[in-house]
Amino acid sequence: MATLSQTARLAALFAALADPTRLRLLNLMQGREVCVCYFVEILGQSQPKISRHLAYLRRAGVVSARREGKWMHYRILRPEDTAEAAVLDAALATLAGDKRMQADRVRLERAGSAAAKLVTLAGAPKPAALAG
Amino acid sequence: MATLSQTARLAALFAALADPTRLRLLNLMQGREVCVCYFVEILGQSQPKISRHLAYLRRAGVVSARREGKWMHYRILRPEDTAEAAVLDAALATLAGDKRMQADRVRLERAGSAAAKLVTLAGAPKPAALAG
DNA sequence: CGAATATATTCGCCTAAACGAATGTGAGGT
DNA sequence: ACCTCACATTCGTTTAGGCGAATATATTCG
Repeated sequence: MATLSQTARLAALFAALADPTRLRLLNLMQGREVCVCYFVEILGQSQPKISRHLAYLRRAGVVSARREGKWMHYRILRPEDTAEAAVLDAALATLAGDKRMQADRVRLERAGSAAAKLVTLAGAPKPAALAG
Repeated sequence: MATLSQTARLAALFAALADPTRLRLLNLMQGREVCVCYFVEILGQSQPKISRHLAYLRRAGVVSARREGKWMHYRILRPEDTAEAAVLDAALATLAGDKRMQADRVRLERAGSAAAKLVTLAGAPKPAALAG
């Protein structure tokens, strides 16, 4: 795509944040990498729907994906632009204070530790914290 | 409208910010009340287009309008919700750092002080700073 | 009242994007 | 090679929103 003006890029970032499902996805990725299977489980929404919203975030440059065997892991990609990063940080901080978002993260924690116990049995990937 | 969840309200706020024209309008309203005629002059876009975007911002609760004679003055309406206010503040701060946005504000200043000199002649309203 | 000004709204068209349902793809296991 | 699992993409439909052009409304002035 042609290089966008700063204003247009900022607007595109806001557009990426302008959907409840995408906000929930981003919230779950705060400080960690998350497997698609957990998004589907925690949000309780159809896999294609989750996948399409992840694709949107990827096109917008807000997240990156990494394949690990059968699983795809998504993480937040901090914008290089300082101003855009500040906006994203503010958005994430706001999510962190929301009740429903906190509940989502708790459920991810629980699913993750359950997976940690079962990982040797079933091979389910657990959400991994990101190194600095 | 039915009461929206916090998440939905946040998404709606982001949607209001997800357009370059609306970002330019909000930027011009930082710390002041602005007459529609200046928006049209500074942005150099059609009056109906400006008016529609202002209506969108009004519906989203981001700005309020005040009539003064023939003129309408718009100002930013800080959300009551602390988290939403934080997001809006971050967005406005980011705009303040953008070159094009700074240029827009300079042009508003100039148009405003020109109006101040002509106000007794032509009655043009000048952008007014907001009291605390 | 009628004209002019400032702003808002409507109309018709077009594109982006959301959804469920269906289908495609890539990696592992047997 | 085939099957299955984990995701991704496509299809068809619906809705929101952007635009220019035209029109409506409100206010002031003469």
